[in-house]
Amino acid sequence: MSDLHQPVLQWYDEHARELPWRGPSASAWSVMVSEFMLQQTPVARVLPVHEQWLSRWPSPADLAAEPSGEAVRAWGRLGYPRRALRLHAAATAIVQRHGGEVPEEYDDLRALPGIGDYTAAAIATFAYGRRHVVLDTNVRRVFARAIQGVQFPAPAVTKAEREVALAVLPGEEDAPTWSVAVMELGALVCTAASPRCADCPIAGLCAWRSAGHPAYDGPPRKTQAWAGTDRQCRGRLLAVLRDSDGPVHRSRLDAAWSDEGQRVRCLASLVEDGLLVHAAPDVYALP
DNA sequence: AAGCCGTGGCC
DNA sequence: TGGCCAAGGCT
Repeated sequence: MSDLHQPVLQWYDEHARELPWRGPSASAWSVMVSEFMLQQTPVARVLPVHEQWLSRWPSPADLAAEPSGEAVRAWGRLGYPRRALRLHAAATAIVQRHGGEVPEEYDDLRALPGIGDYTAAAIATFAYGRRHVVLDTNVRRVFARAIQGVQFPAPAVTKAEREVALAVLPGEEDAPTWSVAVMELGALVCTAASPRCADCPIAGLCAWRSAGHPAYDGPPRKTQAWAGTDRQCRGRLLAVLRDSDGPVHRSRLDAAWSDEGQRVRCLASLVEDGLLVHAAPDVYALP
């Protein structure tokens, strides 16, 4: 197992991208903001927004001091805007419970809104050098192939995956670099659709490659519908608010989505989620 | 625990 | 062209 360490670490040393939330100068808050934004959103789209956020809100207290609607607006088109709400709520909790400092303990991080197993491990590891199993989609795919010998991991994280990841996790000294290196390998080389095995530092050790790249034979992987869904409708409605300076009249929202029943339902769900407020009769605004 | 939650680029 | 995919979390 530890045969993997040296080649992966060396490959990372030579090929790692320089990203603003990596390196010794990045604050824990910068790491935390990046992890929220990177949940299901590619690096290239996160970069400019992350820079704006850190410039405008250099600490959790700076963000917590503003209305949550400012976070939603500044989230722009990153998608899944509830993440902006949760990040704002997490910043508020950090001010209230942790003196304004991003907590260092996994359990404290895990208790914050919007932080699940992956993000708690990532912040503890990358911001504080702690030793935790970091299992994101990239790491899961690399281990599925290199160690388990299958093309794709199971739909949900399994106990066996956690055990494998823990078994190959190096000591605290190398744990953070190891995790970010495996993630980077998955992002740049061991990609989902067309892996570049010729450029892979562990191709010679890869169980999937040794087995002749057998095709995935697990349960069908779910693909998300989009056109005409509530998600598309919610996105359209929220975009109207984001692109306006202040509150908007309902007529503007009516123009954004023709199906009235769906529009009314989605408007209600946005208010329920806290992404919109009903400011006055027929007037909506960001919170 | 299976389904829901945005958005845009890519092959 | 359009399904697939991207540093998940919540219920």
